[in-house]
Amino acid sequence: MKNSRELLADCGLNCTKERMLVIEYLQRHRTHPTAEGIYEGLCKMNAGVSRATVFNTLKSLSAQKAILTLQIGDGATRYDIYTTRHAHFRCLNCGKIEDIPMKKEDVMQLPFGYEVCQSDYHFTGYCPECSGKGHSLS
Amino acid sequence: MKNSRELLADCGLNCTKERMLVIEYLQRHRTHPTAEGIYEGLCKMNAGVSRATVFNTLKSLSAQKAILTLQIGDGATRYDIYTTRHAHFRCLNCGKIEDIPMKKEDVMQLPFGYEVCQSDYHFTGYCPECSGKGHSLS
DNA sequence: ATTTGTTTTAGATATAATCTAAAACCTGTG
DNA sequence: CACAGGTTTTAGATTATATCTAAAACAAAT
Repeated sequence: MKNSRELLADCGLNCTKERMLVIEYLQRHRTHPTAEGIYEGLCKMNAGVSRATVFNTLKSLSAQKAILTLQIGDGATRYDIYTTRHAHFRCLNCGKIEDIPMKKEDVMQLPFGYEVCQSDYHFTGYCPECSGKGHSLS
Repeated sequence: MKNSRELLADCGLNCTKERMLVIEYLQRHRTHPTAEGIYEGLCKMNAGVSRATVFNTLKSLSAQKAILTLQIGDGATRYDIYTTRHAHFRCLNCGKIEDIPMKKEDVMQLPFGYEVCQSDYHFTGYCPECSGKGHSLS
């Protein structure tokens, strides 16, 4: 895994301690956290990073495609530093958002003429741990 | 196409003039509008429907799976009353969100154990009208 | 060390969505 | 049709999410 310094260099972004902290937080927490979640996590570490900086950093990294922004679920935007091809699954019972491996042939072919920059595959339902426990009956 | 009264009956929702207006707006505007967009559209018609009612109605219809909620793009949630299987494409140049037909075999198979309730396929890029005009170079 | 452009910051602002409780409405029943 | 009782609507307040601002701090090249 690329370290935060290399990642920032690859993105053409100046290396600041705040950006490094955000990247390292994402590398340690592969739970698809929200900006607020990252901010709170950093606060607990007494990192002294402001909310605006967390948003700014996520925006810069996202613009460079170094992280994915996920609009899954109802709440805030979530972020994922794992950028290779994969789908996402959100469990309606436990709320967890999981990575789902994708094969090359799972990628849908669009009609001629569309120039695709980004593909998002989102599934919602019950994960193997929560499925079959009657959650879907209610 | 089912009329608004039938649709509400199928959802087990009382038939009110406000709900009918929201449904009919969605049937006439297949542009994946936001709640705010629907509210403004209804205001222009002097429909006298409040913002809260637009949100309430969309939430009820969504809970009954009578409409799709789309978390595509950066802004607000968008709504689609066309609920049969299809993907969505958002153009980075013109902003339009288009329906993309999907074949049964385009639906990705998840690993064993996952109980899928909803699948969302979102693509972002340049639509045939905007592609090849240098927008992706900038 | 100096310079210059970039980044960070706290708080204000903007945007999206939900909550509140009173009034209005829908629908089934008589 | 009139009534009763639960449901829905409403305007405005509130919450949640994200961005803006301009001054201060910082990074990186010299």
